[in-house]
Amino acid sequence: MPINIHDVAREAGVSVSTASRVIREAGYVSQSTRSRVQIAIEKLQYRPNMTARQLKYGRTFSIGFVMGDISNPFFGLAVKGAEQFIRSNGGQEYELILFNTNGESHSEIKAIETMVNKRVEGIIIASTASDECLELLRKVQDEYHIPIVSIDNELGVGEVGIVTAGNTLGSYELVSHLVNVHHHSRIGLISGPAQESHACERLEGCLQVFRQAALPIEDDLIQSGKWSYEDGYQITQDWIKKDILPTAIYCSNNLMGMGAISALRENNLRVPQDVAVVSFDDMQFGHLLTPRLTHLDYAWDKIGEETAKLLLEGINAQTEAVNPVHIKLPVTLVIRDSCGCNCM
Amino acid sequence: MPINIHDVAREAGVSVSTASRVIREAGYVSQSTRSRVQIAIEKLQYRPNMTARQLKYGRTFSIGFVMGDISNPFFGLAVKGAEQFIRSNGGQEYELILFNTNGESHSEIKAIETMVNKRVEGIIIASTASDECLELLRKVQDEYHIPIVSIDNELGVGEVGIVTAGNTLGSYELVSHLVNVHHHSRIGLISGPAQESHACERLEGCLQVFRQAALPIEDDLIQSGKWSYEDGYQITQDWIKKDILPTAIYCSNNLMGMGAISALRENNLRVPQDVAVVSFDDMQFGHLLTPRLTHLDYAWDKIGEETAKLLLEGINAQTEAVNPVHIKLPVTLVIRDSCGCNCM
DNA sequence: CCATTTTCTGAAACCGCTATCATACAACCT
DNA sequence: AGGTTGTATGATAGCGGTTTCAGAAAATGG
Repeated sequence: MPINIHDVAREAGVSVSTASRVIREAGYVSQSTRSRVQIAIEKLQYRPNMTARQLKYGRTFSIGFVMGDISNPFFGLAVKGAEQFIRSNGGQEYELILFNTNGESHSEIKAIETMVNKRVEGIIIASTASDECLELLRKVQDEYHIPIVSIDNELGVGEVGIVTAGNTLGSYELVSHLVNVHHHSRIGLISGPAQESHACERLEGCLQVFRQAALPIEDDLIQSGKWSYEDGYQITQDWIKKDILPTAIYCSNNLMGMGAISALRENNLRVPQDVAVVSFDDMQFGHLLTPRLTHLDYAWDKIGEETAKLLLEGINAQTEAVNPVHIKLPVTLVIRDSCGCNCM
Repeated sequence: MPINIHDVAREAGVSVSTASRVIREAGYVSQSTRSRVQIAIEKLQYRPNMTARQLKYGRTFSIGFVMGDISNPFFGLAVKGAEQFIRSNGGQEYELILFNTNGESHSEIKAIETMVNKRVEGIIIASTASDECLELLRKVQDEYHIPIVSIDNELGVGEVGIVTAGNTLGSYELVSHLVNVHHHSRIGLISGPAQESHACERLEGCLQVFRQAALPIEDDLIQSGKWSYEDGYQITQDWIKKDILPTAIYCSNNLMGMGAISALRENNLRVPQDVAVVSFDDMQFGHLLTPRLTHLDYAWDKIGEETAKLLLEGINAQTEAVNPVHIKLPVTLVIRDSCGCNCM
């Protein structure tokens, strides 16, 4: 029903080719006809139909962004960073199509399929890294050559880029602080899912400290959660019930850290006096929490920005990249209260 | 470059029409040819090109979602609620295209124009409500008949629906609590932008309490911020500098509440002993903050869900809706510490 | 002044898919 | 046998743009 280029051409008394030329500001067109067409456009309130243009160009100018949970403000920051970069850097016309997986593999698969059908030009993904998803992503790469940038995860599916925080080093510093400054020797680790590479990297950083300090590694004190508040809560409760609660807890992300603290509180245990807690990342406005978390600071918006940057490079590159570019963003240790510093 | 329906047809030795029939699962096609085509599809890893389909159908199956700040977890929840609803209710194929305005009118205009060009089928928007934007939105309605659902704002541009929290009633209850339970008589109001209708509604609720209690209204104590942490901080600092700090502060959203509290703390003022603070909404994990905010509870994911619901109805409706459906979600007063309850 | 180049314009093919129409053959009824 | 259905298939015209090609008009040059 909307106005199309034929209507404009008719109104201006020219051919569609000419109308197209003034719309695209390309090719030869005389000043007088140009303004006639412009007047027609204004009069009819014509807007070019991007769908048609896309079909002709064979491009969609859209980018898919798949993440676990958009209501996690850090993902939000990443989206914002990516959006900002895309809009300000050449890719004026690129759009972001959003997908929430809630950490479920089948949602991710659906998202990926939809993106392929919609012919997005690139994918930014924080994958659940399930076998099915990886297989599908590899196919997307091989058959459709859609560049993929992974957040926080080394997928090994031919992705053009990976953006992570300094996972191993970061958790190393966090746990070092617990061991060397506060002299803890029984530290519980609440890690992320074992199939996600950044979860492993973080865990590895913790274990390096254990090995260097020659601390015993108790399997019961190394648990994996799915990054959620509930899992952090549950794992801590279990330790309490089994009466194997450590003197300090490392949590691989903020939500699990919150869960752990809540569980401790419910059992009238004080943080950090009774049990110290450190977490890989902080909450928004974490400085207003009690206790304030000792954590690592890293810039999620920067992560989003870098993913977008790598992706646009991947889209524009003619040659197939052989090795993915791996960008590690620096993290800095922020010492607050929950580790035992500043206490009393 | 990707495989298209012609390739499939050729591979299967049938016409494109027949191939199309089996792809769409419509019309007559014999069992034997059907399976031949299916095998071809599988072999070639064919995926229908949605862009082409969209052009033919004259539909895009996409919905634009415009908001101030995706890194605000409440907006994130709204997006999630909307997404969930869209995916689970018939609109299997609908996609969400995201736009961040950062509260800037010119970004919003760009977003709206892009959405029109992309021919989104509907728009969910938390508008800055600037004159320019409203005019443009009205045009979108009138010329392109794209249904619009507004979040938290009565735009008056022919939107098919509006979803708000119980703004007036909510702030009425909050301020009532300050006046009737804690007997404050000098209350500072940090409101939102005057052109946004829900900011006005919230302010109106506060003023109703003032009038009923016959409290004096000091103009200096009624300020507007742009919903940001910084504005809440700055307004409070100004009151302190001018030495007109009230004994209680009402903030129209969470971020401004956080800003106010930070400003008070920097000046060594205790909340709630020296100054009470209440805020329209809470932070994520607000129960772990100190002090815990007395606030109103309302379900952002529900808001997202309702907007999506109204929008899908608007998209499917043949007739032009005359009056927008206005859904007011209930809010409940959550009494915590920052008002002065539970203190000592 | 005619040949050449440059500027301007329109007809038509095409992007990948759907939908209408026409055709063909089989099956069913009197 | 002849007429209606019902089933199965293909050719083709769009959807709304862009782009190639070709031809006309204007500008340039020797």
